[in-house]
Amino acid sequence: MATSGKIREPKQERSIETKKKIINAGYEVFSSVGYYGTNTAEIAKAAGVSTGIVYGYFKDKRDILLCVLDIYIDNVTKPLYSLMADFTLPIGIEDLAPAVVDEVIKIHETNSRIHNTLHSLAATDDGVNARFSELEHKMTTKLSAKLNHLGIDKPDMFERVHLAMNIVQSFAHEYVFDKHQYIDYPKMRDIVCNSIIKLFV
Amino acid sequence: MATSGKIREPKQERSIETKKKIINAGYEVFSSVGYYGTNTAEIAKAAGVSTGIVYGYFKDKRDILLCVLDIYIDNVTKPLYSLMADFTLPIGIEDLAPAVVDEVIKIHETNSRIHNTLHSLAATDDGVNARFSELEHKMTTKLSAKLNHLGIDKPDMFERVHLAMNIVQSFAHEYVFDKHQYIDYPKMRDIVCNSIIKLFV
Amino acid sequence: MATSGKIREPKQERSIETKKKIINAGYEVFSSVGYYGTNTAEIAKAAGVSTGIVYGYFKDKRDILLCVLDIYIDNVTKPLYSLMADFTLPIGIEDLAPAVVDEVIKIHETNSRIHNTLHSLAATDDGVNARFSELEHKMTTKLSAKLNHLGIDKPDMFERVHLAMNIVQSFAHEYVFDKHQYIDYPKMRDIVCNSIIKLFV
Amino acid sequence: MATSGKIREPKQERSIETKKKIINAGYEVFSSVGYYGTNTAEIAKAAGVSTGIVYGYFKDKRDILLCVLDIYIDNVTKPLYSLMADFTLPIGIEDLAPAVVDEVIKIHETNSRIHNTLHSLAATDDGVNARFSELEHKMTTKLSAKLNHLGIDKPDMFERVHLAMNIVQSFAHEYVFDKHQYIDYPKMRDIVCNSIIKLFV
DNA sequence: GATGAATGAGGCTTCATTCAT
DNA sequence: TATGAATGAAGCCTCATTCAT
Repeated sequence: MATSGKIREPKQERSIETKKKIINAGYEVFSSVGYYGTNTAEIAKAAGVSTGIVYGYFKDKRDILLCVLDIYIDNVTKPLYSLMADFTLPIGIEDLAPAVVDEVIKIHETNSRIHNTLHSLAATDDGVNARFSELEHKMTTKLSAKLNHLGIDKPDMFERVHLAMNIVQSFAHEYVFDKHQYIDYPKMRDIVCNSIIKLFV
Repeated sequence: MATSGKIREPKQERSIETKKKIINAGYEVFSSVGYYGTNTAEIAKAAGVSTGIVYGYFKDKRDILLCVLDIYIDNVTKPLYSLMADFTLPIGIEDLAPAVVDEVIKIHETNSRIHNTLHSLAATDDGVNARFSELEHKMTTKLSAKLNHLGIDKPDMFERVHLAMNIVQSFAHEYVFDKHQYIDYPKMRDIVCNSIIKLFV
Repeated sequence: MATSGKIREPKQERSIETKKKIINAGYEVFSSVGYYGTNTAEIAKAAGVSTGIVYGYFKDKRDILLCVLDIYIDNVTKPLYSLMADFTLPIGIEDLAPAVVDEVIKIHETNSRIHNTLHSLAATDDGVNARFSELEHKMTTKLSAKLNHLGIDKPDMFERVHLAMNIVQSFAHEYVFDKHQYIDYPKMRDIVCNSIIKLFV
Repeated sequence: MATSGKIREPKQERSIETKKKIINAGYEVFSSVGYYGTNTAEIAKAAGVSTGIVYGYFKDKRDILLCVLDIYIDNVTKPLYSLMADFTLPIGIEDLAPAVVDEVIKIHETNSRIHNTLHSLAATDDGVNARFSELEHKMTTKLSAKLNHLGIDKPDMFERVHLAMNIVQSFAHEYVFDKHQYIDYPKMRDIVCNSIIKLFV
C-alpha cells in the first residue's frame, strides 16, 4: 500500500495496536451493514478511537476497506494453505476434494458477510477487483502445483482448478446463506465433491 | 410493485414512454458506475428528463433499481425460456449443455455490468436478494421439469440443476470479463460443458 | 382581489362552480393539515380538477388561501350580523352577552381548524394579517354601533367592545378544543359572560 | 429532549457555546421570518457555523424549534415567577393585576415575534401544542396558589385565573403589535386591569 | 377551458474529511 | 498522537408553477 507522506506507518506497539483496532472495527461494521451502509464515525466508535485519528492511519475510508480486504485474504488463504500443507502422499482426489470443500465452507461460515461486502465493491472498484483476481490466481497456481506434486495431473490444469474453485466457492456461499429451501445442502455437497473429483480423474 | 398513491401509474403513451426512458437510463447508468456511483440527477439527465419527474414515476432511487432489476430478469429469462422451448426430442444432455452454456454467455455479454451492480446490492438489500433467489428458484424448477420431460432424470435433480446453473453462471461471468490471462476460456468452456454433462448421466 | 390579466374572472356558471370547488377543497385541506402541510396537487385532487387548471383560477397557492379567508370571514360575520339584527329593544347586555358568546362558540365549532390555519399565517403574511385586522375593526365598529343603538353606552366603547371580542374569541377557541382537563368550560362560560356584562354596565 | 445516539449531548464549553449559538440564531431567524420562511442553512449562517454541525446538535429543523420553544418558555415564565415571588402581604388584587399586566406586556415586547411563530406551529404540531398547554396549566396552577396564599379567593379559581391569563395575553399581543389605530391602548390597559380585578373581588 | 406531465429551484440531511486544541 | 467539533459539498426528494396537448 503506497501510503502518502501524511499517513503514518506505525512503528510503535501502541500505534500498531490502534491501527489493528480500526481495521477490526472496519471488518465488523462493513460485514454487518456494508461499505455504503456505514460511515467513518461508526467505525471509529466501534474501534474505540476518535473520528480524527482514523485519518492518521488511513488515507481515506476506502483505505480501511483495502486493509480489511488484506485481513479477509489472510483469513481465506491461511487455513487453505495450511490444509494443503497437511496433504501428503499417498492421497487421492477422492479424499482431497471433500476436505477442501468442507474447509471452504468453514472459512465461509466465518467470513461470508465480509466476503459479500468486498465482492460487491469489486464491481466498481478496480483495486478491489484486482486483488480478488490476484487471490484467485495465486490459489489456482498453488493448488495446481500441489495437485501436480501429489501425482494428480490432467491437461488444462489451470482451467480445471479454477473451475473447481469457482464451484466450491459458489456452493459454499449458498450453503452458508442457506438460500433455497428446496435444496438439500448436504446432498448438494456430495454432488459438488463428485463433480470436482471428476474434473481430475 | 405496490405503487403508492403519489406515484403515477402511467396509462398514456407518453407516460409509459417516459417511464421506460428513465428505466433505460437507470439501466445504463447503474451498469456503468453502479448504484452508489450515481445520483438521481444523472439518471434524469441520461433519460433526458428533469429530476422532478423521476419522482413522479418512482418512489425513490431504489425503486428505479427495482424496475431495472425487472428488466434484467426479463433479459435473462426470456432467451433462456425461448431456448428451452426449442429443445425437442430426441436430444441428449450432450447437446443441451453446450447450447445452454453458450446462451448464458451471450446473455452475460449484454448484461454483465448490470448483473454486477444488482448482485452487489443483493448483499445489503433484502428485496433485491429475494428477487434473485426467486429467479434461481424459478429457473431451477423450469429446467428440472424440462430435463425430466426430455427423459433426462437422476436422483436429486434440484440439487444437480442448481449446481449446474451455478457453474454456468460463474463461468459466464469469468468468460465475459476475461479476468484471468492464464486461463484459456474456450478450453474452460469445454470443461464446463463436460462437468455439466456428467451431472446428468 | 386584484387578479392579473392571466387569471380568469369566471363569468360562466360552470367556471364559477369550478372556482368554488377549488376554494372549498382548499378550505378542507388547509383546515385539516394546514397551509404548509399540503400542496396544490392535493387541493386540485380534493376539488376533483386537474393541477393545471388551479392556476387558471388562482394566481398562486396563496391566492387560494386568500379566497378561503374570504369564505372564513363570511362564515364568521354572517351569523353574527344576523344575530345582531335580531336584537331589538328592549334588551339588556345581560341577555346579549350570553347570546353572543354562544353564537361565537357555535361558529368556532365549525370553523376552528381553518381559523387556526389562517391565524397561523397572519404571523408572517401581511395580507392575511391585514384582513384579520380589518375584520376586527369592522366587528368592533358594528358592535359598538349596535350597542349604542340599544342604549348601551359607556366611555371608551371601542376599547371595551374590542376587549370583549378578544375575550369571547379566546374563550371560544379553548372551549372548542377543550384543551385543559382541569377547566370546567360551562362554568368558565358563565364567568366569561359575566366579565363581558361588567364591561358595559 | 430525548436525544438519539447521533446527537451530541454537549459537555465541553465549546460545544455548549455552539449549541447555544444555534438556538439563539434559530430564535432570531424564526422570529423574523417564521419557521417555514427560513431554512437550516440560514440558521447556520446566522449562528456563524456550517450547515453540517447543526445536525450534530439537533435531530432536525423541528428539534431546533423545540429548543427555541424551551427558551421562549423560560423567557416568559421566569420574570413572571420572579414577579410573583415579589408579591407579599399585604397586597390586593387592585395592585397585583396592573403589575402582572405590565409585566406581561414587557415580556411580550421582547418575545412577541417568536411567540407568533411558535403559536402558529401549535396548530399543526402536537408537540408544540402540548408544551403550550402545559405552560398554561403550570401558570394557572401557580397563579391560583399564589392568589390563594395572598388571601384572594373565589369559587372556580382555575377558571377565573385561566380566563384572566387569556385576557392579559390577548391584550398584550394587541398592545405590542399596536394593531388597531382606533384603539387607545393605554385606556384599554386600564379596562383590562379592571376586568381582571373584577374577576377576583 | 381542461388535463396532467414536466420543470427545476430549493429544502433537508448526511458524511468523508480537516482542523483547532 | 489523539480528540471530536466543524466543514461544506453533494445527495435525495418535494412542490409551486408552467406547458404541450
